[in-house]
Amino acid sequence: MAKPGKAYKETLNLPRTDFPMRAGLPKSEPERLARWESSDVYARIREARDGAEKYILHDGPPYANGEVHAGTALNKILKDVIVKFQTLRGKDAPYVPGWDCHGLPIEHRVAKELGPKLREMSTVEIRSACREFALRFVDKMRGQFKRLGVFGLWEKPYLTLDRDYEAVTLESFRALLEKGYIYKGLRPVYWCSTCRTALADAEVEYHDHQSHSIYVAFSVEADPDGVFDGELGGARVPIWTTTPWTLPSNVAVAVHPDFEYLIVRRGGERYLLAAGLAERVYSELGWEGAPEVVKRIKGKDLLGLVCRHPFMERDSVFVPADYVTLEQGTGLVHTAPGHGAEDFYTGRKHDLPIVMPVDDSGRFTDEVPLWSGMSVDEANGPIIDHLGELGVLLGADRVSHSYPHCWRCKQPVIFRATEQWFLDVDHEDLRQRAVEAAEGVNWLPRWGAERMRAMLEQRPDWCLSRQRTWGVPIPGLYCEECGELIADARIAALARDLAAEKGCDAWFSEPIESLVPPGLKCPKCNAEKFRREEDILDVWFESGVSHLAVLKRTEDGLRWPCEVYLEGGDQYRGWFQVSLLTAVALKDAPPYANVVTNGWVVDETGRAMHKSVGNVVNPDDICKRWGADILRLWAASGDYMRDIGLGDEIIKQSTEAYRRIRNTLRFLLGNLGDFDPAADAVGDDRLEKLDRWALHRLALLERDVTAAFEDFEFHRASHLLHNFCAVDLSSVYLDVLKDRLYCSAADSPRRRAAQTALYRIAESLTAYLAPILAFTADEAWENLPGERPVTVHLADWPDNSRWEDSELETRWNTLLSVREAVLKALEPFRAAKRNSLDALVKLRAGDEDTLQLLDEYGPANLKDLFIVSSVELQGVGEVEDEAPVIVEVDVAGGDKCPRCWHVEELVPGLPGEEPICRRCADELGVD
RNA sequence: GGGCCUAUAGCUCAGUUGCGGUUAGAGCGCACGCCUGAUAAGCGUGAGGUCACUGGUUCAACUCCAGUUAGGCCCA
Repeated sequence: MAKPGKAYKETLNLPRTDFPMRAGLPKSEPERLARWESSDVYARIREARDGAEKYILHDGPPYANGEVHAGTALNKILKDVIVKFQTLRGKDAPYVPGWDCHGLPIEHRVAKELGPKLREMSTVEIRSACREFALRFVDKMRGQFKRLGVFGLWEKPYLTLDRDYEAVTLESFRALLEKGYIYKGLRPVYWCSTCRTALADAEVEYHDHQSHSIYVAFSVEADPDGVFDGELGGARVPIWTTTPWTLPSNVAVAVHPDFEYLIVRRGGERYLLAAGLAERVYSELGWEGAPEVVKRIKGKDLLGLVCRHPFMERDSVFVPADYVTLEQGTGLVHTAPGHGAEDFYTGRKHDLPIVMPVDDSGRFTDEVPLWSGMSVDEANGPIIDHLGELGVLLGADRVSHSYPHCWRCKQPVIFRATEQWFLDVDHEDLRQRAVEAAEGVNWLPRWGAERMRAMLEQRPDWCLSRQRTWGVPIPGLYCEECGELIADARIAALARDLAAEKGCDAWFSEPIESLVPPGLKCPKCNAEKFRREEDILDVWFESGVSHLAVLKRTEDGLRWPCEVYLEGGDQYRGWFQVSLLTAVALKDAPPYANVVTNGWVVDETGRAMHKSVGNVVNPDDICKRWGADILRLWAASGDYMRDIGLGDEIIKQSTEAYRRIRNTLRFLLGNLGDFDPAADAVGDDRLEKLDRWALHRLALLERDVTAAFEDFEFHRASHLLHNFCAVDLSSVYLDVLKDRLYCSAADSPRRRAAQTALYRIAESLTAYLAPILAFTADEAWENLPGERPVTVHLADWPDNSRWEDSELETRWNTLLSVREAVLKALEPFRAAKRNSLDALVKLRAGDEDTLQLLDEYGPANLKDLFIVSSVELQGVGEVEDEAPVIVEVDVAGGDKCPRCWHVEELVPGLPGEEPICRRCADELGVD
C-alpha cells in the first residue's frame, strides 16, 4: 500500500544537485589542483587581469631546508587570501614565491650528510652539494605550498641562488660600497683555535668546563670626583674573571650605574665593591670579620675613576653597563672589548680601544711580550703567577661552569675580535632616514610602527660578513705584499658580472687574475698581486635586497615598490628591517606600503610548539585528513595578528564551520537545479518582501566582508560569512523558503522569484568565500547554473549595493523579533509532539506601530514566516517585558493537507487521490 | 635579565574610528526537544562569563593608570 501523500510528493520540487554533501576534500582537492595546473589557471588569471591596476604582494623567502610547518603554512595561506581577494576585486595581483637558499643551516646539514668526505672536497664541490640540497627542499616545499591551494608562479620562483639574483646581490653591495656605506672593522666572534676558524652562534655547544676563578686588584690612578677622598694610596678596585688570559686586553672596568657600591677598609687598603656582593666577596676571599665600611656611593658616581692596568702600560677606565649583575664577582666587571660581545658594544659606545693580541691559533702575539707564543690556555697559569708576584692577586680558585665548545672538535672556544665587513647604519644619516621612511608605512598591527622605530634606533652597525662557504662571496681583494684589504666598487662590479654569467662559484674557482679589475694596484704599496676575500655575505643581506632582485621582474607583472609584506613578527629584526635599510640606502624610499605581521602558531593551551613537547601540528597531516580548505578556514578564522592556536579541538571546530557553509551552498545549488538565470529570472518588482530582505542582508554582508578583506582582517570576514549562512540563510530565509520552493509550481512566479534571489545569493556568496575556501568555492561555482568564467578565481567581485535598504532593515528587525517571540511560544506546543504547522498563532501587538507593521506584512506572509498554518491579528494588548507581542498558540482548524502539510480546509485533489488544500490544488492545476 | 606584545563563555571572535556610560553579545560546541521533503542534513529552546589577578583614578571601569600572574616574539 502506498504511503499516504506519496503521489503528491512526486509533484514537489525537491532540491537536486551534483554538489555532494560530503566534501571528501583529501581526495577531491588534489584532483582540482591537477585541473588548475593543466589549465594553467595562474597564467589565465594573469592574462585576464592584464593592464588592470596592480596589487603586489612581495613574498618573503622561507628558508629552503625543511618541511612546511604550521607557521609557514599559515603565512602562505594568508598571503594567498590577499592575492585571491585582490584578484577578485579586479586587480592585477601577481604572486612570485621565493626561497632563501644560502646560509649556515644548509651548510651544516650538508656537512652532516657528507661526513668525513667533506674534508677532501673543494669549496666549489661543497657549494654544489649545498645547491643540490637547497633545490631538493625547494621542490619539496613547493609541492606542499601548492597543496594548500596557493596560486603563484611556482615554475619560476625566485631563488637567492639564481645567477640573476646573485648578480643583484653583488650589484647592491657594489652600490652601497660606492656610496660609502661599507667598511671593515673588528668584531668579536666565537673562534676555535684548533680548527682555526670563526664559528657562528649555532656552531657552538655548551659543556661543563673547569675554569680559573680569580680576583684581581686594580690600583686607582686618578679620582677627579674624590671617590677615595683624594687619597689614592691603597685605593684598590677588585675585579673577578674566569679567563685570566683576557686580562692583557683589559681596557676598562664596568659598573652598574644604579647599584650601590661600598668602600671598605681592610688593613692599610681600601677596596671598592658592590654592596650587594660584599658578603659573598668577603667569604670567597677568606676575609674574617666584616671590614669597616668607609663610604657608600652610587655606581654612576664612580665613572670618573681611572685605574692602572696591573701589568700593561695602559689605563683602565670606568664605564657604565646595564648587564653588570649581583650574581657573581664584585660588581666591577673586567672589560676587554676584543674578547666579548658585551664588552665590545660597551667599548664601541665609550670609544674604548679594541686590544686583541691573540692570533688565529690562539697564541699571544708580540703585543704581549711576557707570554708571546704561548696559547691562551697555557698562559693562564703564568699570568696568575705573575699577578701573585705583583701582589694584586686577591684570590684564586677553580670553578666548573657551562662554557662554549666547538661543535666539530669539541674543544673550548674563545671570543676573539676579527676583521669583519660592516654596513655603517649612520652613514648619510641612514638610520634617521629609515626611521622617517618607516613613518610613511602602514604597519599592522599598529604597534609595529613603534617596534620598528625602536629597533632601528637601537640597532648596531650591520655585520655583513660570515666566515662560511655557502653564500654569496664578498667581493674584496687583499694585497699579497702588504696584506692591505682593497674594497673597491670596480672589484664588486667585476664579481657581479661574473656571477651573472657563471654564478657565484666563479669567485672561488676562477683564477685570481679574472677577479682583478684591469690596472688595479694596492693603494698602500702599489703591488699588483692579490688574493681573494673568502668571507661570504650575511644571508640577511641577500633577502634584504629581494625587493630589488625580484620586484624588477616586470615580465612577470611585478614592479617596485610593492603594496604589502606579510610575515611573522620575528621579521621586525629580520626581513622587514633589512629590506627597509637597503631600500632607503639605495632608493631613498621604503619598498612596501603596508607591512602586516602574523603571530606565532601555538597549541590549544597557548604554548609554543616544540618537538620535545610533542604538541606540533603538521599542516600536511591536516590536508591529508581533513583537506586544505579546512586549514585555510582555520587560518582565516583566527585573529592572526596575535598568536593563533592550533590543535584537535580547533580543527574540529573548523570542520564544523566548514560543514555548515558547505551544506548551505548545497541547499542553494539544489534549489537552483531547474533554474536558468537567462530565462527564468524575474524582475525586481516580482520579488517578495522576504526576498528583498535576504538581498538586503546580502548587500550588508558584502559591504562588511569587503571591508574586512581590505583591512586584512580575515577573521571578521570568516565570521560574517559563517553567520550569514547559519543565521540569515539557514535558520531564517531558507527555512521559510522551503514551502515556496517545494510546493509552488515549478515555473510559478513566486518560486522563480525565490530562485532569482537564491541565485544572486549563491553566486555572490561563492565569490566572497573564494579567497578563503579556494577549493570548495570553485566546486560550488561549477555547479551554479548560467554562463560564467571557468573558475571562481576569475570572477569579478559582486556588487549588490543596490539592495541595501535601511528602512527595510528597521521593519525587519521588528518582524524578526516577533518571529522570535512566536518560536519561543511555540516551544511547549512542539514539546507536546505537535508540528509547528499544526498551530494557529494569535498575536496581540505591544503598540499600534507594531500592529500596523504586522498588518501591512499580512497574516498570509506571517504564517509563512513563522512556518505555522494560520495567523490571526487581534489588535493591541498589554505586553510583558520587552516583548513586541503577546503570542497565543492554538491548534489550527481544518485538516492536514497531504501535500504541503499545512492545516487548511481541503478540496478535491488529483483523481483517485486524497483531498488537498486550495493552494496545492491551484499549483497542480486541479479545478 | 631587557624591549615589544597578548589575556572577554569549553572553542573562534565582537564589544561602536587609539576618546569610560543600560542587564557584556554572536556563532560553534554542549544539554533537551522537534522534523524525517537540505537527512552522516535541517529547525527550536536552554544552560554557559568575578571581562586573567590586585590596587588606584572616577558619580560610573571590560574600557583609563600602576603593579602582579600566565603565555608569545625578539634580544641578552
